[in-house]
Amino acid sequence: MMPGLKLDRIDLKILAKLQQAGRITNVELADAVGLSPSPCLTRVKRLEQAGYITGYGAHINLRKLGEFLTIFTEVTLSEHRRGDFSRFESRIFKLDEIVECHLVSGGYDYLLKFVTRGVSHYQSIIEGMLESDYGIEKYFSYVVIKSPFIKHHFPIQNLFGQNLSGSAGASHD
Amino acid sequence: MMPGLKLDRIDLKILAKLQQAGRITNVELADAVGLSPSPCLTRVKRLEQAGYITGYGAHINLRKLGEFLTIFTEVTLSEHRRGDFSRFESRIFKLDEIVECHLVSGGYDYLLKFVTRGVSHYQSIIEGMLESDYGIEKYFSYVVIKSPFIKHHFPIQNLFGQNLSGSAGASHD
DNA sequence: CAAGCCACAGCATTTTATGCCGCGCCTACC
DNA sequence: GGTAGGCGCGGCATAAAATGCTGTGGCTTG
Repeated sequence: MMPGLKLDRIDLKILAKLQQAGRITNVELADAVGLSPSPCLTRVKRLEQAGYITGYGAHINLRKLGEFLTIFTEVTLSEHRRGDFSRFESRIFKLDEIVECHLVSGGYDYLLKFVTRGVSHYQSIIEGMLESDYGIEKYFSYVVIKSPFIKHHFPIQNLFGQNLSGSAGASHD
Repeated sequence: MMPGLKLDRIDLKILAKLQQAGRITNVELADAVGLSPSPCLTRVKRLEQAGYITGYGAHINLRKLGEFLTIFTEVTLSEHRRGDFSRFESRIFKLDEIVECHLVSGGYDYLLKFVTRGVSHYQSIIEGMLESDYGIEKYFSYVVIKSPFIKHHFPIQNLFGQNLSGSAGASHD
């Protein structure tokens, strides 16, 4: 089990702030959460170390880089033995155009998110997957016409129901 | 139409690097892309200004913050007039737990991504949406069992098919 | 009630950000 | 073909930030 690390109200404020302003300076962050820079930086380092913060990234406006096509694909595997899942997962992980993979309950097994240069690009990837042995029984594609919004930051605070007084123990990795 | 801004090989390297290391220092970034700090910072500012970079964020490990439930929901609207869509979009945008909204072609209208504290939390949100007049005809939920991977950074380079020699004009916002 | 521990603020040093300047290259106009 | 202008670069100087150290106050524990 991991260190566990007790998160107080300030830690959550730090996480919330960094989530929506990842490049904020430590000085500003410290001011925003009501600490001086030193202990603030210490907390950030600890949060990174403990795995609460897994990385930082810039949000790139894909549309300005050219025409891209986002597609959600439902996938059903032909076999459901132990190993079929992990084999499928590790293989599609190598495909750069598949940016998300979710195992879901419901009518199919996986929901995949593709970002491609267009339908023909997508088509060639899918064909490659079908020709090789990914174990796909059937699939269905939903082409994204537009994405009205994608929130890169959900409100951590709200998800705790305003209950930011106590501490939140951690667990499972 | 926007400035347009011509992106060269170096700009794309900057975008790629910032996408996967958003908190990198300008000195390190400059070194990574083969520039000195001054022109590198100038380029970053310009990319931000021109909207290629829309923001920065930390990636938070939700699982360590407690039990959260991710759910993908297919939604079909009961009416498809002009205005029904935008009204739906602007209303669900206000719901913190809905973190993504995609208009898709295929069997239904919208694919939504929820992040909730659990099924009952999800249930209460859905009920609220049905009671108020969101214009939902029917919906179907896919509960995420696990997410084998979510790539916060797709390879910009690859999506251009290695063709990073020339320049890429921009367009539509 | 006293001793130890923890987290904080303040300070000093190193590193980074950022504006300014001069140089070389590429272009366009003469 | 030569020259003037503009653009983008590297280097430098100054301001700001990161980061490690130290002392202090509050809280816990014996």
